[in-house]
Amino acid sequence: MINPLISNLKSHDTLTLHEEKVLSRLFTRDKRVLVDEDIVLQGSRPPFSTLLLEGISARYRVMEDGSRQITAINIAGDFVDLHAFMVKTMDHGIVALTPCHIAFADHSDLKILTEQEPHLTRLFWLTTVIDAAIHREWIVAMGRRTKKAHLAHLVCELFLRLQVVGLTIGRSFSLPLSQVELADVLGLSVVHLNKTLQGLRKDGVLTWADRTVEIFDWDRLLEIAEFDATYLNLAVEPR
Amino acid sequence: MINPLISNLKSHDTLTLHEEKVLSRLFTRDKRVLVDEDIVLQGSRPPFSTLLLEGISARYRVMEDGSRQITAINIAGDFVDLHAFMVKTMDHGIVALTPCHIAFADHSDLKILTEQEPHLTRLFWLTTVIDAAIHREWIVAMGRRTKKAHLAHLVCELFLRLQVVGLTIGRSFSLPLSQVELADVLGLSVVHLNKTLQGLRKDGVLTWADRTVEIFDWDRLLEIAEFDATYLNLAVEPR
DNA sequence: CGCAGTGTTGAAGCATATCAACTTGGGTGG
DNA sequence: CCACCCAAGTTGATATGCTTCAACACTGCG
Repeated sequence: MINPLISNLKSHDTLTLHEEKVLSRLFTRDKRVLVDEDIVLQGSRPPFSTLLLEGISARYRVMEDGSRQITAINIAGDFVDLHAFMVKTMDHGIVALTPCHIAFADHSDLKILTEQEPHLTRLFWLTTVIDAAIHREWIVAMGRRTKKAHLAHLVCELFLRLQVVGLTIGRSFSLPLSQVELADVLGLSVVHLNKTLQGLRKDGVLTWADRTVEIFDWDRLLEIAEFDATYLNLAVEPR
Repeated sequence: MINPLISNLKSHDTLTLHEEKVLSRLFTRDKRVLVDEDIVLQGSRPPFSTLLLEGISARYRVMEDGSRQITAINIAGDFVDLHAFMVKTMDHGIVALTPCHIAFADHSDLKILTEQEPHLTRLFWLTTVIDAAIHREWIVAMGRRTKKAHLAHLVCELFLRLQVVGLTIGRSFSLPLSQVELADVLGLSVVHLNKTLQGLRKDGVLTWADRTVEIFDWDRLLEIAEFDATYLNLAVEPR
């Protein structure tokens, strides 16, 4: 069941069989949620954390004027609110952007894990630290990249992250988000997002139709995005 | 020497005397750095992590066109590159924005700590998770707040964080950054940052002169910023 | 004294938001 | 089964926000 988590962790370090067993025992319940359903409510204090087994979810914040900003995109294998184990109360909500299959790990069990499995603890810690690195990359993109470069950067990032969990086919991957949702990721209006997308299409580097992104010119995409993958920490090394 | 770190951690949870002792033994060397000197170089793989004892530093990224984006501001008590313990290679540089006094903890000692001190490990983990929460708040500010609200939000955040380590006096605090640096935080041009600042001054909510911010109308500032402090996790509770 | 860094101002141009209208496709109820 | 409707994507026009460029004032410092 928790294979995507294991793929995710194995992209950073090796796991012992014992550790894989501990992981599989950690998730006691699972659940399916519908599109647009909240996985975690802003302000709540859940006594468990949520692993995304299948689907795409987003961490988001709604402003007083009703506008929304998405601060993270989660894919299969992401421990979407592991940080709630430390932080207790959720400062953001998490919503299912597609139908999702999720599993839960109780914070009490996670606490025991931190006392008995230091290596797994460090790997869990690592995943939250990589989340932070992705946040920083988004800050850079929002502050100092053109909108076209920002969008290109997002596509690069999603491609590599999806590749780790085996969700890419050649140079394409499924991205079943609406343009409204993408605009909420980039902090743009829908109208402008649409025109930015058309810019990339006209350049011939990618298409995005039928909820599927196809990359025609990966090198050019990297160049437009000024993309450097080190922040994703895809090297396997002892942690 | 490491008092600001202890103040910082104690704003989230209680520490035992033993833990305080472990902490003070963790930092074996210290150093002073000059303004504009790099504390950590982008791309480096330091075998230690750095605690900021005094001064202000910033995590930053320089783009190909020479523009710069600051992704985090560190103050006394911040473990500025603790995440490098997990992540190994630095995806950003860290620069001293004022003269800084720093101390070092070897990653080998941190590894031992994760095997022997699960509670301290969770607290260290917590500080990196709060860093991520701050990053998310910045993403929201960049994407969906007006520039005036963004600046106001930053002032609120810095005030509360500085208060924890005793660096505020009444409703004012020292902020010895240039407008160029502030612009690199907000992802703005200097010219527009200047005008945004004047907007807040004209509203009578704050002044910023002689490298010191003075807040006249805290409630109004909160309102302009749409500020909610939960992401800073300033409540003391068991972690 | 002159020079460099910092803050400030105004003008012109580009980027992005907002508003409004139209298209398309799939799903649904009459 | 068809007509309709609604969500999603697209387009153009206008308004606003932000950048860039250029100039100038002020300060501390060699």
